[in-house]
Amino acid sequence: MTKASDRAYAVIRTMILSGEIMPGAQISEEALARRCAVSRTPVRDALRRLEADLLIRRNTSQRVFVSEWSRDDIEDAFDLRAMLEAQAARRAAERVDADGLARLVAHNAAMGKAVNAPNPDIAQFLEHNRAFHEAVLDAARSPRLASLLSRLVEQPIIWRTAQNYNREHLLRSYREHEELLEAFHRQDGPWAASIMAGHIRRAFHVYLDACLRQVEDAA
Amino acid sequence: MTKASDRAYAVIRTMILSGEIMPGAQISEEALARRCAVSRTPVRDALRRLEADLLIRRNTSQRVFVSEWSRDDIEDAFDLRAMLEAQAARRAAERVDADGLARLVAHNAAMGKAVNAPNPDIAQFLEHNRAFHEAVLDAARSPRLASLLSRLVEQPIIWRTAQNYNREHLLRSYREHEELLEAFHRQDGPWAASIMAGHIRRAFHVYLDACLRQVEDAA
DNA sequence: CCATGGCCATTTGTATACAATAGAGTCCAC
DNA sequence: GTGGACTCTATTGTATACAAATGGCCATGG
Repeated sequence: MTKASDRAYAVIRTMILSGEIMPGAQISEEALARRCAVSRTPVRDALRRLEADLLIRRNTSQRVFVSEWSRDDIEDAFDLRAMLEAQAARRAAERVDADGLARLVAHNAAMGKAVNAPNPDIAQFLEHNRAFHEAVLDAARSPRLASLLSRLVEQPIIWRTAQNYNREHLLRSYREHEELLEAFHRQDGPWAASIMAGHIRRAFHVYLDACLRQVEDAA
Repeated sequence: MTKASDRAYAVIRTMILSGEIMPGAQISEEALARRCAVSRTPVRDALRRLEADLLIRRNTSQRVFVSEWSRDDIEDAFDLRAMLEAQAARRAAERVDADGLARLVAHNAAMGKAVNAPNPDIAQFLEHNRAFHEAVLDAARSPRLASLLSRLVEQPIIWRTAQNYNREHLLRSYREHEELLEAFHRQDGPWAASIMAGHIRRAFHVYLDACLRQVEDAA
């Protein structure tokens, strides 16, 4: 996957998520092509994908702008994500096999290790957290669910605020995953769904707080 | 919207939904371009969109195939659709204004008229049914929900079987919509969600029956 | 008979040129 | 000064040529 259009996708996506291009700003295919050192053709390809991800929007005449996220947008996205991830957890609990369970346990153990170390390794924690949720989605065995969720998980700013999580938040995430694992072990779909819904819901509030703090910092 | 890439999108989509190209069949950009009388460039554009709609899939080397729908796939899609449309109904009940309500009432009245006529007008019924669900989605005011649902509503074969609905089914749909309107009128989100979930669920079984009948016909 | 390796046909990926269109600014008439 | 038409520029849309990669086929050797 070292193709030009994949590179373009990755570059543009990072520029948007990191805030390098401001929400609401117009971006031209030409400019992006120069920035990625490829022609417009792969850029157009990448833009179609980013449009499906809802990271960009097009006005009536197809000009491209970086999506803006209002407080309502964010709440809406978390609502949907909570619902879909809960459904993923329910399905996973009913379908997970020994192998899948083992991978989930491993990822969560790594998360625990990362956060309990004398110097917590946040990057490591986040990576295993991502992998854990991905493994849940795998165990759910629903390509459609996976496709829908991929449109909701990445939001701008989350990147910039992820580092703000304190040790207490990380520990709680870890423990909620532990509980999820127990629900999986007992193949209790409804229980798993409840835990996951709460887990995402809590993440929503942490996220909101982080946004607030960021606004304060800016002032 | 008379652009080549939009025409290509519409043509290819229709070919897939109508079954003109079989599920699992490989389709080449070149062949589609000839079929649509445009160059490969707009075809590639259209394929990206169809990929987001899950109507096509790509193998590891990016070759394009028409998606296949197993019984599990169909059930999965309806599960998700029931969940998301229920959420749309809940939000709509809590947010709908007089204008939106009026449009919903109008569409459902048209549905009632179409099915109660001496010669039921199925096409008319289906069109207003589509418009009704779209109006619910509008009233929900969640662009994300709309974006996710658009990926689930169209499945192959549904087109071909839609004509198989009998008058009883149509009447029940009409009455369920009536009940939904009452929930909207009372701004009762949970009630609206329940009705909608059941509504989609019932449609699922009608759909399955139609598929079965089709298999019998073929034999 | 099967495995393997290389060649050829098919298919997708990228660059570029040019066409079409929307937006912005300007100038003129009123 | 304001409205409107016009032009000019920025931006997207399409076609085409060529490059790269994949997959199938056949020959060759074990």
